[in-house]
Amino acid sequence: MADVAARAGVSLSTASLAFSGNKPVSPATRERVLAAAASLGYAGPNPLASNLRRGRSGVVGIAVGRLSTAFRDPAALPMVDAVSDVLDAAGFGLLLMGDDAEHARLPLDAVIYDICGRETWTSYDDLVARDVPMVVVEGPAWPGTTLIDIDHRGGARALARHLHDLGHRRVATLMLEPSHPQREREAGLREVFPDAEVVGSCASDHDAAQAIVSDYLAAEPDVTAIVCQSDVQAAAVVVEARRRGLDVPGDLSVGGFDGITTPWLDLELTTVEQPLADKGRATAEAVLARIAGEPAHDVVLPVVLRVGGSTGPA
Amino acid sequence: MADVAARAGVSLSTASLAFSGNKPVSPATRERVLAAAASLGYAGPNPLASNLRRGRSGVVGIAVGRLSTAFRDPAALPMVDAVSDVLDAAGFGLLLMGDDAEHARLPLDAVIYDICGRETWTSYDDLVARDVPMVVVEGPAWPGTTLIDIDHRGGARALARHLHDLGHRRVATLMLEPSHPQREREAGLREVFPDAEVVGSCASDHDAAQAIVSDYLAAEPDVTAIVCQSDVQAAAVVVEARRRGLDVPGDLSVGGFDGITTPWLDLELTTVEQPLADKGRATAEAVLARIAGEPAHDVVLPVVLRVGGSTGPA
DNA sequence: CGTTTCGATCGAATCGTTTCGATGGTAGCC
DNA sequence: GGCTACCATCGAAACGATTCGATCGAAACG
Repeated sequence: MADVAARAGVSLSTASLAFSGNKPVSPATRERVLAAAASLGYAGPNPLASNLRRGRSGVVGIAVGRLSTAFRDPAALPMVDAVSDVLDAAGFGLLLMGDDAEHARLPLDAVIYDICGRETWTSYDDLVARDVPMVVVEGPAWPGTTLIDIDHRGGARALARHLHDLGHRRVATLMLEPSHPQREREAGLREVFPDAEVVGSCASDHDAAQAIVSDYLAAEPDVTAIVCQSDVQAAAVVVEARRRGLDVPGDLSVGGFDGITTPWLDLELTTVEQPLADKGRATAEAVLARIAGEPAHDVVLPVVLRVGGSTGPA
Repeated sequence: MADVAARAGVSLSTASLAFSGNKPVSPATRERVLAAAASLGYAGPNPLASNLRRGRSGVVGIAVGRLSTAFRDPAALPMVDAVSDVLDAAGFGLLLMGDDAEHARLPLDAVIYDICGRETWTSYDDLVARDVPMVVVEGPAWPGTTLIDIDHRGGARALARHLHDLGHRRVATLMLEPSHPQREREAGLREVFPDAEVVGSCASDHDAAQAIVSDYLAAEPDVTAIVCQSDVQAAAVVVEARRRGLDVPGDLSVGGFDGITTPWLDLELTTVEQPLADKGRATAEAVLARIAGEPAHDVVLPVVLRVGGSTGPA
């Protein structure tokens, strides 16, 4: 940049201003600097130096766990997409923190924890020590972190009431692995069905859900409805129930969660729709606020019950 | 770090060595430095400063397009997963470059282009000017980039031969959007079926594929097999064919590409299996080599035909 | 016992910007 | 015409580490 400044006949500081636009520079001067840069093949300020001086890298980490686990369920995508959109617009990039490992040497301006279900983070202490802002999606929130959540409990309760209204009395639930949101949802369900049976628990994965529910249905339980924790799980249950000759919703009602589309099913699931994109946007905005040093308040987003064709009278 | 050094009674340079481990430091001294750091709440070298001095950020960009597009097809995941694994192990992180936009200010040590199908990159010139190594997955390669590819043409040819062996003579193909790999695959198909009809083209998306093939089948074409460019497309074709009362593979054979599992189908697709994880590993290794300043050679990985239950005699 | 060797430690230079406060000149005002 | 404001520009001081070459002791050697 010194060379560019020299060639343009200005000082180093003026050249810097011409690139960053942080202070007014006369248009003529700016032109001259940019021309000099072009003729010297200078591609603009070195990001590494710029980062050091400004104390900011423009990189935000997002811990999602293993990709093929995190994104196996399509419901995860719109959320991260929204995060990415908002951050991009603000000039930040999103760095995947596969696991929660040693990313201590990477220049992170903030970290998003979107490991739904994980409750301990190896990197927490380190990030606190480095004063890196943290935003947690679907908590539990730790001290110093900002929490973005949805109304798990209310959603679960609404779906349970819907089933109760349809006359169901014996209801079972296929759970996710133990986690904060899962416990909230179970609580919501048990407000309506205190004695709901547990089918089992597994990740939001078609194969796993199908295997578990297959064993369960084989035992001929006398439940009339199964509440799942994701639409992927619910779709698997529908497929398996049919495979066993059960009619959905005639013989068995199935409820989901998330509100994504399941094009390979010929019915629309009854599900608790969560605002995935809003969740992502809220997360990104919290990140930006915290990076800017502003306070960020926790958020709990509402969910709505969307009644489809997978539930019917008991 | 100066404070830590002072408290430990060593020089700044020794303290740095104690943290980085680049040069031998006596164990006693290291202990003392780390203890001083702990007691002062110093979390280790500031990444931003470290980056500037070493001329490296530890961040590798990966351009995949919009997430919900890029990862809608599960076949994309194992590849990125493998990239992430290898880079993680080498201390690098993966930054998602949603689109191919202005990431000029971000500190990138290298960039991976995995936008299957995209042929122009806004950032190419800029990255060349900054001397950032680029690795392109499934081409076309531009000057200065390293190419990691699979044998699209051979795979397509193998599947076509398989159908020809089964007696099929009238074959149609559902294509991806125009792109380098798509052209290669079409060439492979036409080596066997020069007159293959085109069903249409769309992204690797269940809904889109189903809609297109639905129109096509409605016209009652007298083809006996449809070759798809991904297993997601193929699954959609199977679903739609059945919806229309066709038996697969009795009335219609369907071929896929990728070799992923489709648990919601009750048959295994006949498909061209590509080594997704190997592709990711090769990509990451090329990246690391180029970052280290070593030459990286282009790679073309083999594919294998995997015969399943979606193809049968004409 | 003198000399060589080697490992641990240190000082100082450097990485390439951004930004603060100061300076100089010009325009507007009375 | 003199005075104040203001804008564009500049010089110099950070930002916080890493690393090269030099120095200093002590161990090893003959």
